[in-house]
Formats: sequence, C-alpha cells, structure tokens
Amino acid sequence: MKKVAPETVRVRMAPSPTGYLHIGGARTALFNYLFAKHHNGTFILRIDDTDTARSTDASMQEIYDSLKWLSINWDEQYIQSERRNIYDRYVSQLLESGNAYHCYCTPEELEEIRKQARANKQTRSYDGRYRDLTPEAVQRFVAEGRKPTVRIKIPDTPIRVDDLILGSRNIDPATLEDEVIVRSNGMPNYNLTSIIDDAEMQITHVIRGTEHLNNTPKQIVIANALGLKVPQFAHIPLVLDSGGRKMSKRHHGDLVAVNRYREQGYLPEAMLNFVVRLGWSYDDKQEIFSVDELIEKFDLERVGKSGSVFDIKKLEWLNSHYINQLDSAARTDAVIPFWQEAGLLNNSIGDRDWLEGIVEAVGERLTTLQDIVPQTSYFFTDAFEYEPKAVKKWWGNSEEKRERTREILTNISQILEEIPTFDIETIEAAIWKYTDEKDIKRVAAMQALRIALTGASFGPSLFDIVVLLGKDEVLKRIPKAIEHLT
RNA sequence: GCCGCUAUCGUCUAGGGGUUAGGACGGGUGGUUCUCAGCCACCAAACCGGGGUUCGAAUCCCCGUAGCGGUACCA
Repeated sequence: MKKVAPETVRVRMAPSPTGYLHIGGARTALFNYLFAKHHNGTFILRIDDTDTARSTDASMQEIYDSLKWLSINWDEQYIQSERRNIYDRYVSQLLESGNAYHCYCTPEELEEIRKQARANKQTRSYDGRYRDLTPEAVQRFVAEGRKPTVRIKIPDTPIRVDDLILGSRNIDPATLEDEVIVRSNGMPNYNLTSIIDDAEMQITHVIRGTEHLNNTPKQIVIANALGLKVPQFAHIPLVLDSGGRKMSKRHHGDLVAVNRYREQGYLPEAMLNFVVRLGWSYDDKQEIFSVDELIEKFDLERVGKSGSVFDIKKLEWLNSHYINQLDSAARTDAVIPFWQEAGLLNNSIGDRDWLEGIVEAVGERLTTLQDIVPQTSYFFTDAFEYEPKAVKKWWGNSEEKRERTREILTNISQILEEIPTFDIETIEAAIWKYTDEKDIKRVAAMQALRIALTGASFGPSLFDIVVLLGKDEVLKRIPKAIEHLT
C-alpha cells in the first residue's frame, strides 16, 4: 500500500445537493475530514450541483446543517455551478486537441444502440459513431436543429488505476466507451467537472464510495487528455441495509437521513463513532472513540474492502453510552427541547432543579434523547392510562385482589399524608415498616403504588418519583387510582 | 447481458501458514434490586465451496459460487 504523499493533504467531500445528507455521505465526509485533520491538511466541501434539474438550495442547506451538527467543519467551500467558465475552457481545450468531439446522437438512437449491444453481449454500447463526422454531416445535423453533446475519446491504451484501499489494476479501454462530458444543454457532467476540480483545487486524495469505482478510469482519461495531475484514490466500501444492499435515499427514504437521527435524539458523538466503525477499525479492543482520538488514529490502511451493514442496535448502544456520559446538567439541557417538542414543557422551562431531578431519576434509561418523553410524561400530567397488563398483574384481576390493592393504597396514602418530612429516606423507611409489619411483599406494594402514580409497571426508583411528584400530587393520584379500581 | 468489486459468529470487526480463531453489538441464562434499565458472571454463535502449494491453509495461489456496485445527456 502506498504511503501518503509528502505534500500537504487536501481532500474534499463532494455531495450533490439532491436531498438530505445521508448516512453514507456522512461517513464519506467523516473519513475525509479525519484523514485531512490527521495529516494537518485541508478539508474542502464542494457542492457538485451540475445536475441543475435535481439540485436544490434546500438540499444544500440541509447538507450544511447536518455537517455542522456533526462538527465536520470544512476549511474551504466551492460550488460547481459557479465555475462554469472553468469547465468550458477545458472543454474547448479538449475539442481543439481532438480528445473530445460533438456527438449528435438522438435519445432514440442511443436507446437502440444500447438494446443492440445488450443483445449482442457487447461490453460497451456506444460505438463512437460520431467521432469523425464530415463538415457536411455536421451542417446537416445543425440544420435539423440537433443539439450535440460532447464526448471524450477513450484511447486504446490500458488505463492504470491505483487505489489506496483496493490496490492497483489495469483497465482494458475496450470496456470503456466515449463518455458524455457535456450535456446537449451545455452543462458539463460529473466525470468532467469532478476531475477538473480535483486538479484545480489541488486535491491530493479522493476518498469516496465504491459506487464511483467505475468512474475512476473515465476521469483519469479526461485528466490525461488535459494534462492534469491525477489525485490518489481511495474507494471506501458501501454502507448496506440489513439485506446487504446499498443504503440509498431511493430505497430507504429518510431512514438514511442524518437529520432524522438528530430529530430522534441521537447525539452527534454517537453518530460519528457509529459511522466511523462502518468499515474502519483500530484494533480488537476499542469501540469508543472521541473525535480527537479518531483524528489521531484514523488511517486509510485500516479501512476494509467489503461493505458494512448499518446496525441500528449498535447505534442505539453507542447513543446510550454517550447520553450516560453527560452529567445531569448537560443531559437536562439536551432533553429539554424534546419535552418542549412534545408539549410537556413550554418555553419558560420553569423549575430547572425539578427537571434536573427528573433527569437524574431516569438515570441510564435513555437510549435516545426522545425517550425522555414517554418515560417521564407522567411527571407533567396525570392524564395517563393505567396500563392494562400492569393493572391485571399488580392490581389484580379478582375482586378480592382489587380490594386488597385498595387497602394497600389507602394505607400508603395515609402513611404519606402523615409523614413528617417528605424525603426519600423517611418515606422509604415508613413504607418498609408498613410492608414488614403487615407482611406485604415489597414488590406488591411498590408496584401497586407505581401504577397508581405513573400508569406503568416500570420506571425509575419509586421513591424518587414520589418525592419529585410531591406530596400534594401523590395524595391526589392515589385516590384517583383507588376510584379507578372500584 | 456486460464490466468491476467483495467474501471470519445474526451484525461491526481483530487476527492471519501451527491460536481453545479474540473483542464489541445483539441474543440467552443466572445474580443484584420496589419494577424497568443498568451493573456483574456465564453461555450459544463464524473463517462461502472445491482444488492446489505446504509437514501444516481460515491465512498464499487458482477455479467456482454467492452477494453487491456500476452499466444515464445522475452524482
């Protein structure tokens, strides 16, 4: 494997603004970013928007937002649609040197050519039929109103492709065809603009997904025809769905959108850590990496060759890890927008200490920040349902059992009402004293009370809940539950 | 169809001519506990197949097979 060239590293992430930033794009951005930072180089964001029909400003904005959220910051930025004159100049050069030519193929003709090629099991379809037109023929086509495309001439010598991850190989030019480099509407195409900009921007390493592997020899041909320096390539394997297929907007919708994970309460640190391990590993010991550590340790040589499946369970694990890492103040800050979004909290936040108390009570139970909503809504409202399954199991499904539960709840209510100080220790002692004296199973009493106060059979320590809810609220909810039981 | 890439537990992966093939996620079992989560302990789980080379192959080579990617006037 080749060593990194001594010159200053310059890499780029070149998304097309045709949708949100997706998981694969985020990983490509990260790999580029880490590689740049590791080598003290420059990370460039280049918007490849030569497809004017599909590119949108909204998409561009979302890509910026997602990258910023992930703290993948770029040092320089370019937008290809603003660089038309540069590409036009190179196209003229190609035309003049005879390395490219106008092609007057109609869409119908192209379709027919492709059909034929397939039927004949040919490797390439377009046969270069417009390569050498007489001036008369050109005139005729122009008179017909045909708008030509520009095609690059594929030479007949083998093309060597070096890849830092996949190794080197020679491409038989017979497997390549004269690619369209300028559309009939005059807009240059990806293969052209990409390799020109890589040279213009002095990109040293092109790190991109393997879906671009087959574009690489075409781009090398263009660069060679233009006398441009070719960057080193590193094609990183694809991010796959659980069925082993490439994750794409087309097939997976916003399941692949980085923004969606942000909205669901995933932390950027978790996303970064998750995504970097899709194809890259350090050793057999470490799973958790901070960004600084990644910058220090990231290396193209440790990127694998095969695709990696996106495993949401692993992401969830990482996310809970990073949430648990937050102290309660930071965790509260992180969670407040989710309470607000759910309408449990208005903009004025209110009693900050109380909120932090809730967050502390919830402890390590959050997988995503959004989990705070279902797990704590009962703190904000008593308009919850008593979970039927829990009711059946802990409140009882016979009249005798329900009577018994009513008795327990009534007793506890009384105990709590008469308690001298409403704090955890005192309450705990009083309840245990009660259950021990009456020979009631702790779990039975606690679960009965838990359901009365929260509607559910699971959650944080009940004593935390009781104290956080406060005496008044607890003494309101117990009778309500008893009534429900009657 | 054609061109290309890839192949270790379900998943992410480490390793790599001689290992009980390691870790993590997920799963399972037990313990702790007022429930859940967590934590602790333990368990199951893999080198795609066939040929070579070799004393020895999961590892190197070849051939298959399978999967995936590309096959646009998208990127």
